[in-house]
Order: sequence, then C-alpha cells, then structure tokens
Amino acid sequence: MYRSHSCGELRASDINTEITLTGWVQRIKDLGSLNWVVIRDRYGITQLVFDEERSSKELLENSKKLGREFVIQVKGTVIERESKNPNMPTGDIEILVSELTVLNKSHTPPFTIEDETDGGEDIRMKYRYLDIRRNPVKNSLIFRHQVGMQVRNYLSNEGFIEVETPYLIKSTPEGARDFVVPSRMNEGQFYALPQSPQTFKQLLMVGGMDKYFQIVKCFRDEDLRADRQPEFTQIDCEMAFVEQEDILNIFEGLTRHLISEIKGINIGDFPRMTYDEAMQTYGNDKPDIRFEMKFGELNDIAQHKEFNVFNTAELVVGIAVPGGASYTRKEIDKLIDWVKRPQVGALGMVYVKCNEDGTYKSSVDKFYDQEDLAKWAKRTEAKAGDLICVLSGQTNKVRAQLSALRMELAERLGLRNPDEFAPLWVVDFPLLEWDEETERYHAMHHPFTSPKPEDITLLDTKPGDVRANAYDLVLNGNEIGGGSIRIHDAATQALMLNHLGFTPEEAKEQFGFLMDAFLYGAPPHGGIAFGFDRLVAILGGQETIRDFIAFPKNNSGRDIMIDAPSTIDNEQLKELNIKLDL
RNA sequence: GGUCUGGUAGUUCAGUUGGUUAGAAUACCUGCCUGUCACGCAGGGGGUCGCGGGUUCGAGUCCCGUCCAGACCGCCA
Repeated sequence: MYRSHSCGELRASDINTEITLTGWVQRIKDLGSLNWVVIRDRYGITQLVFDEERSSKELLENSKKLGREFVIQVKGTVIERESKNPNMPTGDIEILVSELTVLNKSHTPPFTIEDETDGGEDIRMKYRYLDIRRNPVKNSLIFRHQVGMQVRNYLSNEGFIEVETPYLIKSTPEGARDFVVPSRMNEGQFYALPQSPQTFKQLLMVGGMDKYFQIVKCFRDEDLRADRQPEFTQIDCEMAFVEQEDILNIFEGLTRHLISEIKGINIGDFPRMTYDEAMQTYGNDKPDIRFEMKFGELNDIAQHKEFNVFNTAELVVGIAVPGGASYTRKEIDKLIDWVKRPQVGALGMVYVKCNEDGTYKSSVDKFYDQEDLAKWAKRTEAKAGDLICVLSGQTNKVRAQLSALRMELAERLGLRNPDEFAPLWVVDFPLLEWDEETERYHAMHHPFTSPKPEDITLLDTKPGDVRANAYDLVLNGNEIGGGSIRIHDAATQALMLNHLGFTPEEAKEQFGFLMDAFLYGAPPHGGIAFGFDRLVAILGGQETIRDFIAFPKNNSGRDIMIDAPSTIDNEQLKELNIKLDL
C-alpha cells in the first residue's frame, strides 16, 4: 500500500496516528537543524517536519536533498503543530517523519506550481501535465466532471439513453470543413470526423430510441478562438414525438438544474425572444441581457434634416451608455477610433451627451435641435448623464457594429458580471441565409431543419423570409445550445435539399441513407446540442474554454506538448496510397 | 486570407532620443537561522535580446523579410 491517507484529509483529530503519505514536494523550508517539507496531491497539502532531535540526523540530511516536485513517500506520526496555520485545512497538524522514500526525482519545473504561477500560456501548455498540478486547472477539470455528472443525472432521470455514434463517418460539403481520415483498406477513399452526430441521432429516432443523448467529441476544421477548439464536446440530444415547446421545456429544465446544482442559483422561466426581435433590439442573435443598452432605431426622427450621412443610410440606430455624458472629448474620440478599427468597421460615430440639466450636446448640433435630440434620447431610453452613440449605414453591418460597441462598453463598465446568469431562448430563426460567396442560399442551422409549416409557401417566392422551427439557448451573450425540429419525411427533405442547390443525384449520394430511413416510419422528432466546453466555462465564470480542457490546442490548432500535427513517414503514406504535393 | 499586440535570464517583465559592462522580480545554487508557511538574512551562477538581412561609426532599440505566440475579423451547416 503506497498511502494510508491523502494530503488533504489529516486533522487535529488524527494526532498520534501512524500514517503513510505520498505526494509531490511543493515547498522546502530548511532552517538548518530543522526542515519542513510541504507535499501535495490532488486532495491538498500537508506539512512534514524533520529535525535532529525527534528524527534522525540522517533523515534530516536526506530531507534536505529533496527538490521541488520530487515524488516521495513518507511514514510517520501525525503531531500537533507548535505554530498552526489557520489558512490551510491541514494547518493544525504536521507529520513527524520516521521513513522517507524518494519514489522519483524531478527536474526543476520551468514555472512555479502555484495558484498564481509565474508561467505564461505558452510554457504552461508545453508542460500541461505540470499545469494540471496547479489548483486552478485541476479544479476546472473537476468542475467539468461535476457538470458532466449533473447532465447525465438529469437526462438519465428524464429517461434519456446515452448512445455512442461513430467517429469515422462520411464527408459532406455542407457546413464547416471536415477533418478527413484516409482509409487504408479502401484505396483513395476517406472518412470524415463528425462535425456533430446529427444524422446518426436522427437515425436513432427512426430506430425508436425516442430520448437520446451523448456527451460527445465533435470536430470542425475551422480557425480557433478563445472559446473555439477544433475538437470540442457537445451534449447532443434528440427526442421523438415532440414539438418545439417540449424541447424548450426539457432543456430549460436541464439548464436550470445545472445552474441550481452547480451554482446554487435558482432561475425562473427563461425569457424568449424571436430572432428578428433580437437583431432589432441587440443587433445580435445571442444578446447578453444582463444589462440594458437596447438599440433605438432613429430613422424616422433623424432623416428629416440636411445631414446626408443619416439621410442616405439604410439604418440609423443608437444606444445609451450609462454615465457616458462625463466622458471627455479625448475619451469619446478614442471610442470613435475603436468603432473605426477594421474589426468593427464603422465609418464614424455620432454622439449626444445628455447633460444633467436636461439639455443635449451633440456632435451634430449643426443639423439637429434640442427637440430632435430629446426624441433620440427617448427612443434609446437615455437618461440625464448618459451618452448616446449613434451609428448608421447598411442594416446588417450597422447592427453588428453597434452590437460590438455595446458589448465592449458593457465590458468596460463592468456590466458583464460572471456571477450573474441571464439565460434566453432565441426562437424563429430564418431557415435560409444568403451566401454572397457562392451566391446561393445556405441552411442557417443545417439542411435537416424543418421550416415553419405556415411559411413553407414562401420557399419559392421569398426564401429568405421562411422561418424555421429552430432555437438557440443563449447564456450571458454566449450561444450555449442550438437545435431544431427536424424534417421527418423524405419528400420534404428532398424539397429542402433541392432549395439548397443539390441535384436529386447529389442529394441521394450525400443523404440517401437518411431519406431512405424516412421511408420506413420516421417519427416526428427534434433536438438540441449544447457546447459543453463553453457551458462549463461560463458556469465557471470564465470566457476562455482552454482551462476546462485537459489538453487544448493552441491558436493555430497545434498541440504544443506532443507537437501535433506532424508529418508521417513515407511507409505510412505509401500504405495509404497518398502522394504529397507540397 | 486579413487586422492588431507581443517575442530580452529557467519564468514573468522593464530597457528613455540608436551610445559605457543589458536590468528587476521570481525561480535555481551555496551559507546562516528550532516554528516556517509569499519566512528572513548574506552571497553566487544564469543572456545567440526569436531568426535572417539592411541602415549606421555604433542596433535589444530604426527599416525589410521570416518564424512563433495571443486577441479579433472572415470562417465556424
């Protein structure tokens, strides 16, 4: 037996007990004739003591040869400390060591294994196994485990069955780029790794597995972000014999369960908003509703004067910045520079200071009088002391720009409190989205999403106006889940694929298996998928998902620790019949 | 594909207008200390200033290229 206890559990009540501990050396404090060594494991830290009188001289000397992160085993007696440390759980006791074994030595680690480490992102990723020894990372992984357990508990109690679906599947041209795996036994052919188990879960519904879920890896070969990895985990769910309302209820329940179990916060019914309303009010399909700053559209009260910038704009829209009237000219200029950065792309910004005395001072006083500005203030719900920021231009662009400004200002004003949870359902997404590049409509969600029956006649006339039975769950400005009621008959699926530009032959080749299945009694069904990494990060109060993933990839999709991806040798290439053309 | 920021000791960073021998903190090593726990004190070692080229009497500093890292835009059905 390597150990009788963990490093986190011994207390005053254990005094005089003979114990065996194992752990990593956290700290050595050598006072000459007395030496303290603190060891650490997953459960905590415990102080060991070596001294000439109570232990042997030889033991003391050996303890001085230890180094940081040596793995050791000690036998000894739990004794009361002469000077206790109330800041640590095991601070009342220490171990008087009678036997010391070095299980393994360690090089000096490249960064300090402390909560506040001196190591930067890069070096920590290269030595991730050392990083995981640190409390913040270790606790994040434990936290992820706990969220996963709660998900499984809840769904299992609701009668859901976890079913695994294959990772080696077929590449499809829709959606994100596929990661591709060559097949040795099938010359010249490739598997794709799933972007999601979408078609398989639908086939499970046809198979009668009417409540399915899976905590599952998905793969997308697209550029990374702080909250986006090429391989990520979804809570993938599907139900048969359900309408949209059933799905929203079940998964609102799951989310409420998680926030209550994990955070101890009880949240009432989630508000709902249509996609159109979200775009109009927040310029964004995943609005953060922890704070107001709603959009006020000003076209009717700003396009009647000689200000051509506004008069020629498709949309003139503003938001009120709480307390912004006190910004100096310099600060406002910086804000204008911020919206003019290429990432945001506004051409300029008009502002109105709402003075405490009820008057207005704007950058367009030459064109608008106090009465005009008062109307703008009313529309944007600006109060005395606020600053109204107004952008104008093409509707989609302006909304995106003002939305970016809204989020940036909220961040600066500290309105994005990580301890507050504001969920929101966004419903009635458009079915199709015009793609400038390919000059055709793309499925906004995916090609299996069902149109709203009442909109189906618009498919031929105004495809962009067709609404889908699709919904997103938004939490604090992040899309944490999205789903839809699916098409479950072959004819509608064929019609849909036709509208997406597939010839009947292409449709059959790509999705024939699904439409065939629909011919054998496919039940009405729908589902949702949650981004598990992102959900865990938000519940943990973080923006970046990397610390909630044991071995994440860097910005360029590389694993710095194992140095992947890498080239493969010619033998492997030959076996796969692959020739590189670099 | 693009925009921006950064790369200097093991690590995190500072480094002025281009000018003497490139600094600090921390980590590491040595010594002292019997109640430390961010201990303290004294001393020590440690640098291809990412890489390549250019300008200059002189480059960590300026210019060009390149590589790497991070944030964002595009992209992510």
